[in-house]
Amino acid sequence: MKPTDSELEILTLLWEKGAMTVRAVNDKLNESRRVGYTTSLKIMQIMTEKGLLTRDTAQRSHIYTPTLRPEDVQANILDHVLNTVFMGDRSRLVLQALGNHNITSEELEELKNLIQKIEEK
Amino acid sequence: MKPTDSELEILTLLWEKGAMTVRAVNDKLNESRRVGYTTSLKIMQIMTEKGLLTRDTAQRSHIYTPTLRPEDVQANILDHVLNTVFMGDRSRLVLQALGNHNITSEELEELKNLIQKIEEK
DNA sequence: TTGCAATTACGAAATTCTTCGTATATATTT
DNA sequence: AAATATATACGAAGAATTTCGTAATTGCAA
Repeated sequence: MKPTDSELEILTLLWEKGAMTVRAVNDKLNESRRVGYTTSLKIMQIMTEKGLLTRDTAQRSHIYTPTLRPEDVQANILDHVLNTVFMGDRSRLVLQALGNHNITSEELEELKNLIQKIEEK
Repeated sequence: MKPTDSELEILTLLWEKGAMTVRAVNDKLNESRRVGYTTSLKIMQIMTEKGLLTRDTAQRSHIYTPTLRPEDVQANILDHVLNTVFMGDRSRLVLQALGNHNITSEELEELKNLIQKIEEK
């Protein structure tokens, strides 16, 4: 369960826009870069084999849906990065993520609330 | 500049223990899993070609050193994850990283200090 | 100095990912 | 119904990664 970058690109589309046909996905992809239709098709077929997508074949144009929620995939990948890249040092990862970047005040509030909750325990 | 998982494993060793020979790296790797000597050698040679390592060939046993600092590689990879996995939503990444995990009080303090600093700007 | 042990160099096989061409099947249109 | 358009299926090629085996080289030791 570790999607490749291409797979992630497609997953993101489906998470954002909801279930789609290969045609729709391919059109979306082609807004940013040139990809052949059969390329998108193939990747989505492989993703289906891997269990990352399920498809409804009732119509001629199959409709693909992600099987996993974004949170779960994100948590998994972040954990992998934590261990392989940050040597398990979670706070360093967080610091790195926050460091010298623009965070909105709403995000800061959210963060402070989370910290509050953790401290209460 | 996007090390593979194997490459990252070796980079981590070198960052932690300092410059090493292939023999030393291979021994370390074999503490957790079985890897052939020439496998480690090959990967380190490729890393050298890619510029991830430099080597001192003065002695018969070459000594390899990482060319990049961990912070830089970490920042790079985290940025990539941010964009491909979290759709650029940095605070969601941070929340995910903090969520239901054990953080020490020192780490929380560090975090609050960082938030303080960000707010001051 | 001849030979053994350790190291590097080279290259090839297995796997995965990405890409697409071609063939086949299924609708739609005229 | 035939022609046209659109979809899926299949397979193959090229690149990157991981894994080693074997050959060549170098240094130490007997």
